Amino acid sequence: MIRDTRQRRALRKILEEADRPLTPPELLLRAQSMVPRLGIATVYRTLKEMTDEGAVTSVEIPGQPPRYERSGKHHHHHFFCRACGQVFELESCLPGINRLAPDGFEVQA
Amino acid sequence: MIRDTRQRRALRKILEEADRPLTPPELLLRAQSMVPRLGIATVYRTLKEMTDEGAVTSVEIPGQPPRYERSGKHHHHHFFCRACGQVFELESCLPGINRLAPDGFEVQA
DNA sequence: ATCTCTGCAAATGTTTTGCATCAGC
DNA sequence: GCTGATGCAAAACATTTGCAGAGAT
Repeated sequence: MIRDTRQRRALRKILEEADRPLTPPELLLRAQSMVPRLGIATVYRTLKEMTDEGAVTSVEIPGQPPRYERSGKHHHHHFFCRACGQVFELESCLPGINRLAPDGFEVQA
Repeated sequence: MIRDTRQRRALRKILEEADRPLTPPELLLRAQSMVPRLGIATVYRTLKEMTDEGAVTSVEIPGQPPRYERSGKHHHHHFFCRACGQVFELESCLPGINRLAPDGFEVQA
């Protein structure tokens, strides 16, 4: 039987409100403002649970640690900025792929 | 100045003859039949070198450790079998993607 | 002889696990 | 009160790095 705990509520809320996929340490940092004694192990355990039950999807980028976002968002793609090391969501789709990146960024093969 | 050593020759040969991308531990195992005292650190160092100079390409599959194959092979795709956990090369291309997998396998989304 | 490469062991970083305690139900 | 969930520390992995000695040129 799955229990509704403060730590799960916090993680769920953060994923709900995030505008980009987050790494486990990023999740931890944000969640600790709500649950100070939260540990990284709980983050990993909870992400695994949520992924298994389909509530969360992992975003895998070659050479990058896995990031997580809630499932069932509108259709979108991801964009990894090599300069700042973060992943962003993109609204536009494949056609014109060279012009997908926001102003000031350049698409690398 | 880059030196031609037994360990590099061994790794190059294995990558040359491999019919699928290999993980660093797989590379190590095979190379040790030629150079028994070979260590994993040398495998990682050499793979990094070869990747940097473009001789080797890494094949990244979500949730899987990176695998390596020599660059410049004919155009191909990869196929990850969840049952045996290995990656294989595919000759055929995108059209008819559902029928890409070898007999006895089923394509998962 | 020089200077790079290697093996080994230790360091790092990430994810998982064991276990006593805590807290939903 | 039961039992699942948590925090902490240790373990398990994967990859990197420091260093002294081995080997290529």
